[in-house]
Amino acid sequence: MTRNVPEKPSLEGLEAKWMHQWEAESIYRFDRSKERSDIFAIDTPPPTVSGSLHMGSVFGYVQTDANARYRRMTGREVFYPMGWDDNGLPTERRVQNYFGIRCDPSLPYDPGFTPPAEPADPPISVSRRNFIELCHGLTAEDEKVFEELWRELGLSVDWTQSYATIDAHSRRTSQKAFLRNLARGEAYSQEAPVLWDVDFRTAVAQAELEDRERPGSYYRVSFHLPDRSPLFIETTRPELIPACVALVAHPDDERYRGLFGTNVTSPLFGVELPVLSHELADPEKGSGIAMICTWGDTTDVTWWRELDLPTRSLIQQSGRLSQEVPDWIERESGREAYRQIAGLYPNQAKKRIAELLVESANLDGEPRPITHPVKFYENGDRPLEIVSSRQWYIRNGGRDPELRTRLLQRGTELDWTPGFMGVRYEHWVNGLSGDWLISRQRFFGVAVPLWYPIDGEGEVGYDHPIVPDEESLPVDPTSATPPGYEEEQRAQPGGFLGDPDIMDTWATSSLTPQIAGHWDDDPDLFSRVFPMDLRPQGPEIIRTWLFSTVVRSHYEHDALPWAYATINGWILDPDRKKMSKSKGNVITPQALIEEHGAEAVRYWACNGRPGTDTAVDFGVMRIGRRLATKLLNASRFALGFADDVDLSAITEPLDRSMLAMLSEVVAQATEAFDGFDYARALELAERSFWTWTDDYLELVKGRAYEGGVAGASAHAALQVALSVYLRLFAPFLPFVTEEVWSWWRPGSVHRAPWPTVDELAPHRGDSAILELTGEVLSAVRKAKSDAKASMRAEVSLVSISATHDRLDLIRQAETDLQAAARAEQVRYAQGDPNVEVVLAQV
RNA sequence: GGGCGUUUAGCUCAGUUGGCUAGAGCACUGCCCUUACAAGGCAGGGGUCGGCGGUUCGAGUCCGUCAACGCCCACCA
Repeated sequence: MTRNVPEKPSLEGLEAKWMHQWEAESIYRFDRSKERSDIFAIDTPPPTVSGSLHMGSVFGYVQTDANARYRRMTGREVFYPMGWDDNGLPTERRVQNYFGIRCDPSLPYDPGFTPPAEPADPPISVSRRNFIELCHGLTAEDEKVFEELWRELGLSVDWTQSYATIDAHSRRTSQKAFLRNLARGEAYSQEAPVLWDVDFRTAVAQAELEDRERPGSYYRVSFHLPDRSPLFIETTRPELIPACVALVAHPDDERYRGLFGTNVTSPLFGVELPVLSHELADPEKGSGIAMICTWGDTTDVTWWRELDLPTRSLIQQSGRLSQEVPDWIERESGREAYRQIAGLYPNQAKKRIAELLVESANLDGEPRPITHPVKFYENGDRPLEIVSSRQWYIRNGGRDPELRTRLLQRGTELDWTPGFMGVRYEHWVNGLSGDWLISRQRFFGVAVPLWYPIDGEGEVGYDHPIVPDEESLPVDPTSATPPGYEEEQRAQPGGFLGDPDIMDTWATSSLTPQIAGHWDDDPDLFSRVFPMDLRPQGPEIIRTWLFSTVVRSHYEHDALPWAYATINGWILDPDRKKMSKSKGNVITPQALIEEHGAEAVRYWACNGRPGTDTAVDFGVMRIGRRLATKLLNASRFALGFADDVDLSAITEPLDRSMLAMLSEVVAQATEAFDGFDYARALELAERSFWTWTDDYLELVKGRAYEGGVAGASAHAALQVALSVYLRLFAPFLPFVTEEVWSWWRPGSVHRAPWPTVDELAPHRGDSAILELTGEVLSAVRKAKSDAKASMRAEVSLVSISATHDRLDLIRQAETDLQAAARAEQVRYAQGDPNVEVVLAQV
């Protein structure tokens, strides 16, 4: 093959050139004819499509790509799909804000609706179908932008395998898996208290909660004993006094022991309430006795359940207190008090109640300000309330110790990188307090694929849903008619009701191995890729994505979904603060790629150790760019000689020494990559590469230019080494390595075999020769540097003192050393290691 | 409150089962147009490896403890 080495190689334009070339030649296309054992399947995280990609995504995806490229070069056919997580609340939020619209399911579909160019204010209400269409439209736009960015970054994804969690195939897979969970009793519905976001008007799951410190106040409120004397409790939520069902204290609390079993009366409302005991009551908190409401917090739910208390729910799904005066408030004065707060939001009601408490002398002292943790939906802006509603759940061990043990076992079967991340899984599973709530009262998502029969009395039969055939999936029960019914029977007595809910996004993305592997419609493909090999992802979604995927796979396949999980670290901004939109310190990947180049950004990402938090560091990116430039220039030198080389010509001890050194690097880098430690593999390759250019290239230069037998040895060794280096760097710097490869080798470096110790075996010498000679050369350079002389300055004598064995080794490279040092003479003496350099007189 | 992680040069980080005078890059200083590379190269200065205590012939590396920072989790009275 004729060599085509440019005069002045440049990084300019390489990324665009190869990005398109790879696509045109389908370099990364998955070959599905391969057997399972020859395939390496990656369950790529589908990024959330709601605006712009985050640097954190770039970081993790590049690291995974390096691992993927390594596996491909070792001969595995890499199944590397890309998904888009576009269903769910993040998309709805983005669409609402982008267009200034809101979904109102009661509105009819308007086929002619076009969204306003500017976000409408106040928001325009649109039908459910219009809303979903806009969601599809906007996510499709975003996905194009994302794909472009991934291509620019050089991800070796097979773009023919992409999916979106809202596409028909994903919906079908998701509904099918859910129906199978239902058939096996793993999914169930239940009317129960749930954590509720009043803005989004949906239930949320345990995995989506976060605590936020919020200011609040303790109100010291008097309840009344039968003799009218006060019993003080402290509460942060006096507005829930009308929802109170009991008071509770610790069973051992001497102060209240005598009251257990007696009744007290609530202030303002005059409701009689029992005083009960429970271990969870903390004598140290407040006055040591608490009021139990249905429900002010999750402890209330526990007490309510365990003490078998009545339900007096006041907060509605809208977040407002009930308009109706509840019937458990019997006294007219109490009913009048309730009218003061009926229909208010809790914070408004709290103010009014506080006034009423003061007026009635039931508030002891001033409210005492505190800060306390309050539960929020992670994407929400207002505290969650607890309301009662019917929801769908999947059993996840939260209420079943046996299942929990089995799922914990799954976690230990999984190979975690880094290992300590497995602890997070274990802690999460151990901390589960209930089953997985999968239904959401939203619109843009996979529908719960069920209808419910309505009997002649108008009662809905939630406990015996009407199930669609698998062949009819995906279905939208709010528009499709169940088998055996007519559409006119919708919501009629004797008819049916379509489940209006959708499933949470995790209920679908927990099936990414099944979606990407086409479990539902391509069993041949599925059998070749499942269980997959690798799940790469961020640490913050171990409790959601990773765990839920394990749960679904456990149920459906009685297997782990993958053998390995690699967990990447966080991205910190240059000041080592966690990057977040709210802090305004987000650096967009697009801007970085434009400024530093994809290769530099990749280099930076691959410098971050697995699972280690890493700061955005432009300095590191510049090093990456310099490395890429160096690769171009060194390649130009290495390929600047004979077109055809004879590998058997590699006879010079220094050449064989260099290849021995390289062989060790290959062995170590391979071992590192096998353990998913791309960063160590890069470090090893890089360190050795700089030795190669600084020492070996300098030492061999003279001989290479001279030619002859010794020159031919250098020419061949240079090419062998370059071929190895290009392949070692290919997972990290895919563009520049491909460019150089194209100068003299057929095909793509990314389909070339990973370098092996075996291929270097015939050429290996003693690696110490290069190392020792390099040290001598450094000493010569130092002497010249100290003398402020040019590196080209002539040297009259180099005296090397070392052990006999070492001198022997250095002697084998004497000619090269002499040439590189520009030394007239080299002398050797046994003794302590030392190099003396006498510069020639000018 | 519990757990996990981090703490090594001014900065960003390596240091793989304990072993020779602790490494790299950036920054800093000095030198060098050298026919692969001056948006480069060569060389140099700089660290009591967070504190304390222990195990060991030997500790950045193992154990204990404390501290700071980060993250995850936790029943909002």
